[in-house]
Amino acid sequence: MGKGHDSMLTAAIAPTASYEWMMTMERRRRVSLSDVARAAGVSTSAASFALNSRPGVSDTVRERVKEAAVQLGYVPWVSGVALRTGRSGAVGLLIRNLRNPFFLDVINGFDATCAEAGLGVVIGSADYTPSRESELLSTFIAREVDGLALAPIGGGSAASRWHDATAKPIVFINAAQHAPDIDASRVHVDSEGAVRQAVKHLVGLGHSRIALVAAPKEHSADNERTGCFLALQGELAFEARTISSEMRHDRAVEVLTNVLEESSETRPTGIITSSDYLATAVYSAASDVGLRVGVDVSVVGHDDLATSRFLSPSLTSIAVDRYGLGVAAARALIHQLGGAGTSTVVVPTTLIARQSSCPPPT
Amino acid sequence: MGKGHDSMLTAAIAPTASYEWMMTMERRRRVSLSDVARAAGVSTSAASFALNSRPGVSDTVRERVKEAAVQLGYVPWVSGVALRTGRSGAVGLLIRNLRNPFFLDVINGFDATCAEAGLGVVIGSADYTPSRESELLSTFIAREVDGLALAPIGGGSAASRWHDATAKPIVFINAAQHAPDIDASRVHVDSEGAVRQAVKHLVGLGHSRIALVAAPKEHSADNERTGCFLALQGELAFEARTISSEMRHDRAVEVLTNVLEESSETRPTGIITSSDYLATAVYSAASDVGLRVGVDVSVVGHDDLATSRFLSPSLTSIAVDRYGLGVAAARALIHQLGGAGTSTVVVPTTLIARQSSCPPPT
DNA sequence: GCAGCAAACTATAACGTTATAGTTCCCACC
DNA sequence: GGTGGGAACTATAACGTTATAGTTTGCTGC
Repeated sequence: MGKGHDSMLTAAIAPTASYEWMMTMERRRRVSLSDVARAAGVSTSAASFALNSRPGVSDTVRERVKEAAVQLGYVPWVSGVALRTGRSGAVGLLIRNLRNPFFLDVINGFDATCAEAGLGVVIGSADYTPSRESELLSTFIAREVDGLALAPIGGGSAASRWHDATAKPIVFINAAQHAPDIDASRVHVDSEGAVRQAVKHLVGLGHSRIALVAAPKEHSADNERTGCFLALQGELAFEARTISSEMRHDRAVEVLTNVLEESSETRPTGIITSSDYLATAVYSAASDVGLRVGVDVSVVGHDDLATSRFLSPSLTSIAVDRYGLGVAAARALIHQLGGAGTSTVVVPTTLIARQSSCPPPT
Repeated sequence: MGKGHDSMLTAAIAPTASYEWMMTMERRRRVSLSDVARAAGVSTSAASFALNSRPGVSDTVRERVKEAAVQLGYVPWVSGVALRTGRSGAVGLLIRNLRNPFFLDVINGFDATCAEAGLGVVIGSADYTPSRESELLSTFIAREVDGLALAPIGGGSAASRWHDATAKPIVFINAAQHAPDIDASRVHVDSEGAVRQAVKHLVGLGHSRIALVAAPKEHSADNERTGCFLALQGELAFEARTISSEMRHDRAVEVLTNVLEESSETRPTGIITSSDYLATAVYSAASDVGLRVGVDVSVVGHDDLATSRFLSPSLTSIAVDRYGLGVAAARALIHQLGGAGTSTVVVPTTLIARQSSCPPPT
């Protein structure tokens, strides 16, 4: 036990900036707790007790201090608190990438929920690069965020490093199987259900050769999806095929063009993508090789982005409550911060049938 | 002088969370600079000098300290540095809202540029609410971010409060005319050019009644756009009309439905929106009242989102280098952090003509 | 050989906060 | 009336860092 996370040294990158800030820059005097205490005529400790609703101070003094705080516009300096307590009043949100609008709503839900709880949010995008993930993790640790919501890429090293270094709460987003030895909350889309819905939909339309576009194997969420997809072959009668592609639009178009250029005997008639973003790559590739989406080839996306229904043809997609996913992740983290244990939330999906899926060409 | 920002008291909201974190929570011992110093056999000060490339320490010791730091996996604790120096190694990015994908690319460019410079980024979304903007500003100040990139809503009070409280650098994003008395860098889309391009395009197609959809007057960016739009009436022969609407899709559809229900004698034949996001509201409204976009009514969007060319009909839009905008904002901030003065960058636009704009119905 | 001095290093204080240990004061109790 | 004890408050130390002041060392120049 206790093995499996040895990459600590690689993360010894200083998170502080290296710019040569003007040393002569005027430093404004800040209004500190002792200023408040002086104004209220009590000691700093008493003021601290008063503002933090701790016992050991009379109601009169408590009121006096609070009034002085408002009067002076006092706001506790996070660095002071963090230095003393190890808590910064913020949580970290470390996501796979910021270009996919999927995460935008997740962020919104997460952010709004944290804001309600008075928690700050520090966002970092790993951009699908493990080294960047590790780097961001270091800055989160160094900034002493109180909890971490992680949509991981790569192995479980980030999660275990976090755990070892901080012993603070962690929530996995869309990584059900990730790092099973770590006691983390888990919030994720029901990807098995999603794949099942998509395949059933296509099989129901008559398709027998179905392909799933997924990112290379390091990305655990896609891993799981691929597993479910292949497993469905036993249950539903169809020929499964996986297409591996990077998440970038242009790279995906390349790969997909190759697949769609195959003869009509072998190429898939139905394509399932892991995002609407990737689905538009199928549109581009189909157009490049002279095939019509919704006629010659069917496409089922994933996420149901706001604009997907305006695509031409409109995109059949698996809808997910992204905002709710973000809210659930934040709540799980907040519960843990409050002393509760870890929890697991599975967010259900709904297939929205539109024009991009149709019976296969005969 | 020195007047005009009196809302300091409203911001006395404690930015720290109020959750009752388990006091019994184990606090991991962190590896500190003194640990490194001990390992290297020198004083803490010497270690500090060594790692910060300051004079006053021999090359041998410098090497020894750096080695020890790597060995121990030392990362400077931000709270310690911030407490001592007032610098946190992070900058704040305070944007209008996180739902509009426009800002996503801006964030990406900003984030990537800051990451390169070793700067952390703290993102906050004001969600078009002045009080939220003020609140976030307080947390940014309390967290001692080293600089602020602000896409402001409402008046200049946030900017001047930032300036008064911190005297640190600030960059305005898409707010050319905002708070002219403040010495800030300014990075913005050439909105005058954008409006001119859109109007010229529509007038060139034969339109004479053109409407501009803009947010209520508090949003300074739209303010400016509206000004340019109205001013163009002198130069180009057309009847200008402004439609005021909130930025939310459903609210916009309501307003636009009313406008499009007017008789064909009075309703605008060309509509210019301030975002592609809002343009889809025109699509919905047109569909609701039985008009066809690209036939009965022309629409010009703004931003040229990735999915806009897949809309049906494909959307004519003003393309902006959003990522570049984010990069420019980050650079301006970084330059100021390096001691340089403020700068101004105007990002040009390009009109991309597609199917949603056509000659007006006869 | 000793004053003078720079280079290399160390000791210390301070940033703002909170937890702990200590102090004062008042009141109840024997 | 002294004592025990709790409530209300204060003094102090510590979190990790860096800037300043202070100390030691070695070397140059007369």
